[in-house]
Amino acid sequence: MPGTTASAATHETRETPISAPVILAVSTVIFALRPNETGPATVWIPLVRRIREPFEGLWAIPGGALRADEDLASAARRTLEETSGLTPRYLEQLYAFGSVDRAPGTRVVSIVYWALVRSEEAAKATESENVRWFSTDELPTLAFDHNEIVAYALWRLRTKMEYSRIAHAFLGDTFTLAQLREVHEAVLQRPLDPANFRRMIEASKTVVDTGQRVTGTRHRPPRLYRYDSSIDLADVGPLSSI
Amino acid sequence: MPGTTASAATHETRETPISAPVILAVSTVIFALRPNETGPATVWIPLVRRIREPFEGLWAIPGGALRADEDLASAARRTLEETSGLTPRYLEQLYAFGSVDRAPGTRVVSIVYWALVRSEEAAKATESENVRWFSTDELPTLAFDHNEIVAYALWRLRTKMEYSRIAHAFLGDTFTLAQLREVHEAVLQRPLDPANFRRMIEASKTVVDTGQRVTGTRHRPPRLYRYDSSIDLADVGPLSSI
DNA sequence: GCAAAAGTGTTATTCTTACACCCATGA
DNA sequence: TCATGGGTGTAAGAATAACACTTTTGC
Repeated sequence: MPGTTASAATHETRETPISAPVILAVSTVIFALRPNETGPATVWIPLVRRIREPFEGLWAIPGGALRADEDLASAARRTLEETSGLTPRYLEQLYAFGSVDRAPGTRVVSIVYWALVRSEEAAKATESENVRWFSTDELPTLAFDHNEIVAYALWRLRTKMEYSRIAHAFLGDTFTLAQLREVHEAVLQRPLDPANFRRMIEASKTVVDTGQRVTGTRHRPPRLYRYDSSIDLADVGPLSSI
Repeated sequence: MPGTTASAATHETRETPISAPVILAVSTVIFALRPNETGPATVWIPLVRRIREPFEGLWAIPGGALRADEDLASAARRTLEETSGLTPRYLEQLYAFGSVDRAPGTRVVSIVYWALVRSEEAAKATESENVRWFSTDELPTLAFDHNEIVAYALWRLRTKMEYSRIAHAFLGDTFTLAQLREVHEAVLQRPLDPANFRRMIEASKTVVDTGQRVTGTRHRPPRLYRYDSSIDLADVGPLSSI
């Protein structure tokens, strides 16, 4: 950073700046829910197969080099769109990974984002020989340090799901409370009390009743809710304005 | 990131990779407490004066270019030591700032860390014409987007202070509960009930009674505690192992 | 009517908060 | 003995969690 140069110059013998062969990349862990044939829905992520060394043939999270004229989040959105054709409903920076030895031969610093996409959109997303969806609890060995990155992203998703209201990013414009609860249950991997969940959501004031109901079920028709967009999805402090 | 290149090549016409003129820097917001002449202690940070354009003459948070052979946290520690002579008791990555227009003329992505240093150590830290400590509630206009960065770092410090046990990083090896409470009060900027604070800390099991007491006060001698290093400072999930 | 999920009510438990009050020391 | 902060006790209120029970639909 700029402040750096000045301070270093002030306090130490200035070394010839190594025109650092550091490559800056932006990658994204993309989460979607997939309804499971047996049992509840689970969390899935799309991965891309490496077609060159290092780690040729292994799967990796999608990403790409940062272009000079785009913001970090823009780069995340772009590479996300390029690989999977998806548009995220939620996107947040996860962490910058920069261990010296994380990429054999080269020095790569990856600024990683995590994203949530709608289940319905994920279902029709691009999938090919080199792009495939994986269940997060059945991941193969990934390229680089991507297993650790996914593990951390999953931890953040679960942690944030408990104190924030991001679950509806997996859903369509309107949804029932049961659907919203299924999202929480899939991410947290434990059943939630429907009664208490209802009160918890109502207390948060993040959803509004559309007045509509879902008919055709063989039980009492549930209300349809819409997310109240006047309230921020997640609390990121003063960062939201930057 | 590596995974990127493969995926991009798979799905779109490969453009000549722009050998991006993106500069990668690492900076750190360094927090210390300063006892105030009147009233309680407050949060201070060291800043360095810019000695060249852009923003020449303005104050900025310390940092420096990332070297090819050092980790991100190592770079933060190094630049921190170079500018202030300080060794942090706590260091955590804050955020990667990468807006296209944040540095006039060039494209700089800053990976920012935040650090806590002991008050006693901060007192004897290097200070000069171009390095000075500022109270966080009386900051001037800083270079680049550093005002926003400091605001975000402060938000993180306060948020983390409420659910994590990082306060003792401001203190020496042993401390009284009153000192620990003063740290919380200074950061959170509100008084805390001594009785409830005591129980909260005892319940957290993060400190152990040394058996010693402080004498010489004109009241009941308080116990001295030590931080229980067998417990992690802060919860960073699976990241601690990376 | 029956099954199934929607939705409401109620209670026990834990956590939080406020504050009264005693304790141990120096002056 | 008094002032001062160290340290303990207690009770009200809020938040959490468990679960009984009523409602509304399709079959």
